[in-house]
Amino acid sequence: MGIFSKTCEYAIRAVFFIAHRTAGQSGRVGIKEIALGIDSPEPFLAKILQDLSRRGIVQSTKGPNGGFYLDNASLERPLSDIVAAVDGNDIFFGCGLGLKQCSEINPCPLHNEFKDIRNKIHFMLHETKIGEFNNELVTGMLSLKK
Amino acid sequence: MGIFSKTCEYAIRAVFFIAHRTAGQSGRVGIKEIALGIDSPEPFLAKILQDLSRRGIVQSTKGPNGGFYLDNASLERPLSDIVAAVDGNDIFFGCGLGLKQCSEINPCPLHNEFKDIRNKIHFMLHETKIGEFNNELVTGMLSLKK
DNA sequence: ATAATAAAGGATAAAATAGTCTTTTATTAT
DNA sequence: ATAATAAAAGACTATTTTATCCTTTATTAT
Ligand code: FES
Ligand code: FES
Repeated sequence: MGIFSKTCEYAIRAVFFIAHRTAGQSGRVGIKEIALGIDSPEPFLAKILQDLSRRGIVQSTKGPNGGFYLDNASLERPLSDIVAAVDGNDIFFGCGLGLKQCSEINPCPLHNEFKDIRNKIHFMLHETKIGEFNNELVTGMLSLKK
Repeated sequence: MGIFSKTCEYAIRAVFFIAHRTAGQSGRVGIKEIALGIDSPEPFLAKILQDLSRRGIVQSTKGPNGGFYLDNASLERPLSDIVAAVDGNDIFFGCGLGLKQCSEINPCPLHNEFKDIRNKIHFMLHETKIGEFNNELVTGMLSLKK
């Protein structure tokens, strides 16, 4: 287990994939191609994208030439929106040692150091926009595949 | 889900508890008192400590006046030993987006930023020693309870 | 030696996460 | 209108994580 749940890892990779495959040309990309492109089990990914679609994080249309895409607003959203939607806010605000709530008044031994790391994670995910890596993904400098 | 598994959270809290309760006086502390002290389910914690004991991270003796304790060598060990034993090394070396392996040659979009955070976590856990907070725990300045 | 104590070990149980399959609904091209 | 296409929805299965319970083994005090 890493920092994110498997569901969340797939979600982030899928959204990056959709972004770089459909940005600009107003195209759509189907679940099959996404699953292949990010090396994920297709039916499981379908469920995940269904959820992201309901939440408005990705856009989709049914039928021929249908598929998933991202509008301009979505491309500008921070990665933290995906993480919050899928894994919740624990990673941003929760106590590292699992206390009910992280607090300055009743801190756990790791509080000070951990708070710092947690904030760096939050900052990174908040500053990173979904469409930010499109160029590098198109040119193959960055990878979404296992 | 936080950074660590529930098992690992309990493990760290329990080891901190044993440390500050038994350091110096060569005493022992029983599972019941530990479970109470860190707000964890007793039988589950028993399993976890059993495992840590087998691995030599905590010490224990059976019978009357028995219980768990930490020898001087154990008090000097870094927290990263507990995390590695319980959750494995993914948090120290794994790719944040779940690629089979994190690599400079085939990096994921978050690689550079994530590597930095991962290293900070590794550094924090490696620099923090198990017996480091004993004073603050005894005086009640730090908490292990939900 | 014996009884009491406390951890170790093993076998299950419950809950959450991960993954699959089948049917329905919306869209589009013919 | 009709057939083809692709996502949405829903029901289901598998695996992993979290948690409990019961028996055995080691230690100690009497
Ligand atoms: S209390 Fe544990 S991280 Fe703040
Ligand atoms: S490749 Fe993803 S963190 Fe290094």
